[in-house]
Amino acid sequence: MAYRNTPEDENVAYAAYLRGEQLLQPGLLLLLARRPMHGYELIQSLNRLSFHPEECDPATVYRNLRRMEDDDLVRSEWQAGESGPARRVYHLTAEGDRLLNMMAANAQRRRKQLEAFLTLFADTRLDNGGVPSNKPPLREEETKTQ
Amino acid sequence: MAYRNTPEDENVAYAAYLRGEQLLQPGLLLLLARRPMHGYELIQSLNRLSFHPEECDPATVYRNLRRMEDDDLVRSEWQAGESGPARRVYHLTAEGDRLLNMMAANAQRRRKQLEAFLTLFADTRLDNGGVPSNKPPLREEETKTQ
DNA sequence: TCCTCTAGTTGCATCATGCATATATCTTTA
DNA sequence: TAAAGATATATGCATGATGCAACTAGAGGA
Repeated sequence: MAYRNTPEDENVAYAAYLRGEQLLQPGLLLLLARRPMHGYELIQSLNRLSFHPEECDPATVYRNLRRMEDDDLVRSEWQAGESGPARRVYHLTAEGDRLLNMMAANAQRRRKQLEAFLTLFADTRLDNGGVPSNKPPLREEETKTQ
Repeated sequence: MAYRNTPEDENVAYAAYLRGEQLLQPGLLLLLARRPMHGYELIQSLNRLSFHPEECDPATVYRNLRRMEDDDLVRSEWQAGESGPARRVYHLTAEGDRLLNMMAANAQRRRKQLEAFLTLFADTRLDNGGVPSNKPPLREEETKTQ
């Protein structure tokens, strides 16, 4: 059977958002689920939070926000800042909220995948102090249950 | 302070491998840490294992293996198969083994990031049944501890 | 003979990222 | 007052990885 990655079910909308391994888009939607924020503020928050690896690129954040707005996951209005230049304040749409739920489900799956990897890693290191050995093929406990 | 992603410390070697969010490369190295395998077999194993999201693209796997060989993480020899065409059998190098350790450490960090995200998600959904509300700014419990 | 499974490779389009850079406003400091 | 710096958003470009199609090729079965 040939390899195909395109999902067969018709839940293809936003598939690209669910495919991503990063927590940038989920993080943005999650923050916006708490309260409306503007881009610069979102960047600050993401950098303070522990679910983004390093400091995130502002350009990437802004571009992601615009794309999400194109896809009707968020909407924005310009708002004069109390100080500094005007801000584009984003808020979540119903669609965005639904997608956030799916992203969270995704994150759970992903966490399980990471745990499976780490378990197998620990198992591999257990009886084998770095010396290559001939492990038997994977057993059922390590079998796909996704 | 301007955004920069380039790591300042001199552990830059293989940084690209540690930056990736996917478990493809870690999975390959982990399987090879158990015993030498050829590409097709690795693909089968990855597809049976639970740490890869969907069926993985053979082309991507093969190309990753070649790149890893270029980077001296694995080495390969051709081996006549008992049946079917010849196989390129890969085994892990010392470098690859060291990188695998770093990838595992990375995976731990990412798991924590996912947990932080899921925790904040649960907290956000707790007192707020989907209705947008004005959450206060993030508190110290949600602050970066990476 | 034809088909399928096994096994590996290459080309190509696409997409997202990282980084540099540009812009504009407001505040602070020299 | 002028320069510098923080705030705030946006665009251009190179790079790199992926997804998919297509191709080669051997071995075994119908």
